[in-house]
Amino acid sequence: MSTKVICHIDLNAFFVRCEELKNPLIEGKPVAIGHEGRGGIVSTCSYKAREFGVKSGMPMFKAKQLCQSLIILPVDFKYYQKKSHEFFNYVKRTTKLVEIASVDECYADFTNVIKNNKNPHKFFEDFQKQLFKETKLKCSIGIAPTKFLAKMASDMKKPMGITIIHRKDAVNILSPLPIGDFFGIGKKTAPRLINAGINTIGDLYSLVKKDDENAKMMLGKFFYIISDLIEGKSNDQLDLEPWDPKSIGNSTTLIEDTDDFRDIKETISNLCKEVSERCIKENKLGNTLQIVIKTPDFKIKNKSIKLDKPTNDYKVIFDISCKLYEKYFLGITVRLVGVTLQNLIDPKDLVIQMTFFDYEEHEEQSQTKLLIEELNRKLDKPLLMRASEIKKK
DNA sequence: TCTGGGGTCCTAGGACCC
DNA sequence: TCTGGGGTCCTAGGACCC
Repeated sequence: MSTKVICHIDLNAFFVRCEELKNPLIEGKPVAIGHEGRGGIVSTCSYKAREFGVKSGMPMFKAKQLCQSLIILPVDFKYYQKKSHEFFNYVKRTTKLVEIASVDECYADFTNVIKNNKNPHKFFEDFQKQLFKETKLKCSIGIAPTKFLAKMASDMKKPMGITIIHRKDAVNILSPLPIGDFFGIGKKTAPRLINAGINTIGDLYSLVKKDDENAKMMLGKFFYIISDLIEGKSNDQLDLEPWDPKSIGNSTTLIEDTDDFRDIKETISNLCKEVSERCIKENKLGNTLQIVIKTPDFKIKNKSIKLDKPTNDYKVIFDISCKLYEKYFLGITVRLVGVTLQNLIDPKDLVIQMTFFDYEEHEEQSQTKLLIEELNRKLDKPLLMRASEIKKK
């Protein structure tokens, strides 16, 4: 088995760090990034804030309760994006083999870079220091033969940590960790596993080795890759392609819960504008339109429909969104609404099959009309009995 | 004053076609 | 008359991640 040197590089408290660069006076203080209005949550917080028990994902009002002196700042995504680019550009100067995982983390293949290096630990220390010198950003680095182990490693020491996991040590290093630390096991599955007496990664590992039926049931397909993940035999191939979105959506929590369709329609219109603009910017057409609602009891419902012709046109998106909403959600009190275009394709990949109608009617207006008519037919389809079914009866 | 918004992937059931 | 499966597409829901 070949052994690569895969790094997971994670920026520490990235949003907070960016804000510190804008305003050094807040350095070392309890800071939370996020908005304060209805439904506001902590997006990221400083290490000082964490000492008070503040965590990301926590409602902002709760964070304020925990820490009276908490400094709350709104998200400035544009600036974070700029710093993010600086970070990726820095990494790419050392190796071209970089997979961007999110705004503040990436995987990098350092196999060739590190090949003849006598002191890898020193190398990564210098790498960290130089990043800080050039961008003022702090990072933790996990180094391992696979992406999964590298990711687990970078989480083990923060901030400014360097953690190396060799394949031969992987099982021993991961085994004592709580099951919730397993990348891919989240806040739903972890409690279920703990309930079944599976408290650590080691507990899970031994059950996998015993081919435990109960664990198999709880984990589905995931069960079958767990031992490879833990043993360092999983994926070590980085995806070097630039981000290619498969869906683009926009959703918002309303100022207050409502069942008034006039208000909701207004919101849907704004969401559709945003979705359309972003699809146009990304040069994507969507094949499927989904609308989603969240009710006051936090239940999420969605309805989607496949379009006959991929689109990113605001008018089409808006008309179909309203139709779907009226058909399925009218009268329901909602907390949140969202619109997403899915199954995105590149216009140049679209084989244009010119129908007679398209050929005849060039105006955008007519195309929209055609789509709406098509949609109406589709929405009514479940009500019609198909010929074959009638025959059966 | 309870719990965001951006995504990806997996699962499962029904429709439909052969 | 009685009773098939396999394969694919569409849709809804849910878990997970940052």
